[in-house]
Amino acid sequence: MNRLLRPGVRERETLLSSRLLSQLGVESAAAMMEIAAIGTLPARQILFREGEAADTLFCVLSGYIRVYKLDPDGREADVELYGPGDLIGVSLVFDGGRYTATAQAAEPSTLARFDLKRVREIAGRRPDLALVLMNALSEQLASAYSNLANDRLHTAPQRVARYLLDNCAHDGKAASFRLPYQKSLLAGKLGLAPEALSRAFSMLRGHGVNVRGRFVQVEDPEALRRI
Amino acid sequence: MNRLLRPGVRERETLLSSRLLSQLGVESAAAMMEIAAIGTLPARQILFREGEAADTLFCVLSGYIRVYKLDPDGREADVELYGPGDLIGVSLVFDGGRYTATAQAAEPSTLARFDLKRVREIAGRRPDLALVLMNALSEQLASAYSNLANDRLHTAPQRVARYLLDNCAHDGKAASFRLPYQKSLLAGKLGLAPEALSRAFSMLRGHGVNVRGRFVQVEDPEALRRI
DNA sequence: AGTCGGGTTTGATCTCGATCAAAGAAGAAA
DNA sequence: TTTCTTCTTTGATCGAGATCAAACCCGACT
Repeated sequence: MNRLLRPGVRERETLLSSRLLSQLGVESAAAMMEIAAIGTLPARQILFREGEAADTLFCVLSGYIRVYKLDPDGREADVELYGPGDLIGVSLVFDGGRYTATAQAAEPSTLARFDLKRVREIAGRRPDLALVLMNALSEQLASAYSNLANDRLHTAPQRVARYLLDNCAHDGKAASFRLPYQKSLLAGKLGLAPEALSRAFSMLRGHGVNVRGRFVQVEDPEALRRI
Repeated sequence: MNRLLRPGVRERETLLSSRLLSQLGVESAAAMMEIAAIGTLPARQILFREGEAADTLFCVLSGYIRVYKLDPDGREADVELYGPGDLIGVSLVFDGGRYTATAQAAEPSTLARFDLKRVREIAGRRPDLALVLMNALSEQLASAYSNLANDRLHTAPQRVARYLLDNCAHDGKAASFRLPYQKSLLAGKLGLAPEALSRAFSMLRGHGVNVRGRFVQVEDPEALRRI
């Protein structure tokens, strides 16, 4: 973590409007703001490693953080990709112990850090914080289950199609949007090698999907759904 | 759910010693016991389906419950396998809404059921219950992440080897144990077709693993670890 | 504009595991 | 025990995606 500061005016605003603080009562939000530190990370910087003692809860303010597990010979499997507003390490608030995966900035990012001990303490006193944390955790579990089922049931083009639908979802009509990050990152998130993602895109071309750089057009969402 | 009763003496005992109630203070445990109902399920019975309104939290007392997702053409992907002591639906306590997957008894089972509204209410008053729920949720998330990474990084024999090591773990020495459920169930849990599990076992035979029915002997855990 | 370096695409190959089909084993029930 | 059903194993085939290698593209920088 390069810089590590008490939040400035800009950061306070971002943080206050984040999913974490915006759902809290004023007092709890203030208590959390009190213990927040802001840090920036250059791309590729490691935030924490699997097995390290866990002492910090993170909230992504900008950028993307890739969380992955390693296997003995160094291959990596992405387990979750956290973007602005997401909390990293919620499961450690009460589970304690150690980080169960490694986190790395996928691009230059800014995060808020909260000391876990103090978060525990505040959550003990303030049910609204405990509630927000449980909600975040629940969402993450649902997301993990989806990913797991998605991996096991769907082919690469199907997974990509679902991703596109989930991320433009303009009810029925044609839509277009910009991928929020590199394709290789998306590939990891979907559990694919970059080559496989590329091939999936090129096969979807025949089904009304146009890709140019990060720009994606979906001509017929209905057709995609049936892939 | 066939029978649906206030807990009898036997069930009260099981429930009190379950991971859920045993970690609670006496008063919280009593409050939960107060709202508990016990039910038995025959094998294959559906407990709830993906998309249904969620109104119940379950605690497995005996047997195994398979939780899976369906794809459009009816194929199933297991997402978690819950056994005695496990809680099903924790993420719904506060997340509310609907079940995000389908649950089915993998064998004749008995469960405790708790009305979600009442659980919410008690958890609001009693931090120790909220804590236990968060713990359960955290564990489930960690487990889901492991499964996801496991799927993406390891081959079938490797996954089976890990399962065996995790489930006999007698530090270093040879060990043997009984699979707690059918092989086809294990296959699903590991994200494999039953045939693939069978082949994995027969390849592990060359590495000191003997399987006869549900009985498994591991001659050399160290060798397994290196598969 | 040229050059450099990364991400991305394309091609060729190969391995793993799904799937279909059928034989074999093991429980449960009569 | 015998029968019947369900689970498991084995065999053969097939396709999806990983991997390795090389070409390509594009933005950043000089």
